[in-house]
Amino acid sequence: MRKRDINKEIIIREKAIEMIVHQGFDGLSMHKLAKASGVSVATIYIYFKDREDLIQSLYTEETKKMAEATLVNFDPESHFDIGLKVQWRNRLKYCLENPYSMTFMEQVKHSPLIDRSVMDRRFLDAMSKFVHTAIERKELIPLPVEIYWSIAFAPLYQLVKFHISKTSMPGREPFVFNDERTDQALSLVLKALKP
Amino acid sequence: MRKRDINKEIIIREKAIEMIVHQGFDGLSMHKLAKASGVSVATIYIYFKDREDLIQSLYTEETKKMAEATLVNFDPESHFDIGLKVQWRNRLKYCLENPYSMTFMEQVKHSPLIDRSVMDRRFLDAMSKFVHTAIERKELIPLPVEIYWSIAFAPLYQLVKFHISKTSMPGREPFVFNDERTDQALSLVLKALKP
DNA sequence: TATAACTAAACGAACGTTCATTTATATTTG
DNA sequence: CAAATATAAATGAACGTTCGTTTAGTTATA
Repeated sequence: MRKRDINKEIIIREKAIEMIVHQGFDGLSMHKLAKASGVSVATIYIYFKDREDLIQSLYTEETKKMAEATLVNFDPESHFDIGLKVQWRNRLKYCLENPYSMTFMEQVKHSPLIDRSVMDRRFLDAMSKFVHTAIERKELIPLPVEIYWSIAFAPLYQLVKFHISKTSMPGREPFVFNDERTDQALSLVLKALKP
Repeated sequence: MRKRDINKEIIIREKAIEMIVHQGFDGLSMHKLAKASGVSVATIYIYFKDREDLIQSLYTEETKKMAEATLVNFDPESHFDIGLKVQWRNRLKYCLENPYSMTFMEQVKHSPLIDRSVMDRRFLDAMSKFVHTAIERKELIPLPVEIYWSIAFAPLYQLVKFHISKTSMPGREPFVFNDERTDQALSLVLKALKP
């Protein structure tokens, strides 16, 4: 029995994400993907049931990678200020080191027909515990979780998008991340969320 | 000489946006769009140069509509608290009354190959003046515009997405907007941005 | 030698776009 | 006023291409 060449799957995944990032879902065709990956079209169907399964699988895997990166050095029991800072640092690091992954996921999140409900249990539990502990300790004001999330993280992702797109606001030079700006934004968020 | 039936263009635009919202850019084909609009394929090419021009035109028009809606009753000279509240109210109103338009624009914004630099001059000028006046009057702390934007509006749009998608955070009942929640979120944003 | 990995070629369907023709109507003509 | 004319709107059929997927056959290795 012949062994699978796992490099094949890896390169297919990479090229697929590249194609989607550069040309959108429109631009991802199985023929073009096969050619770009140096592989026969039929080979793709060994690793993925069909085109939809391919995209879904990409999303699931990238989501998992990001969730893992987000939890590095994160202690749900830590003080709210510290925990949120670690979260910001981890998410920022992942996004800047994996801009294709980030851009791909953003595209999926804003397009229909893909199941976005896949979420790592460990990740959700850690997040939930962190927030509830912080509220109990009065380090965070009590809030509906969506409002908390929208203020704690939406600004960060917006800034990442500014940074990655390099377009910034029209007519200005691009926004680039640095420690000072990150700290400034984070401190404003903390100001909003703390009692 | 025969007159154009402007209803045709309107219905083509509507159906195109519907198709993109429900089936993504993948799902928008000229044949299907023609059928859905009750029109011949060739007719679409009277109103739009090609598929790309169609999508670009949709985006330009929807952007313009939203910019106009955003400026209703907005006075760039007003106090920062008031101005931001009007902005929130206007954007929220537009998004909730035109969820297709909003969802379509979010999809375009997160997909490549479309020129997103089209922006209404009047809109940009009003925004710019509003921010600078507020900083001068010390009603708003001095900030890079991207950081200001990310904190002032990213949370609002994230909440709109929660509301529209009805998926909310996994495993919970959907987030629904009401005046109390809007005011709560806005007051946190103001807390972050005010000196 | 058995078996799964892998491939090239082929399938019908659907794609974006064009073209030759018909239809409707504003304008000109009688 | 009605008939003729001009012209752009509108069409259905057709174009060649590319699409997602399958199939029949080959290759590598446990």
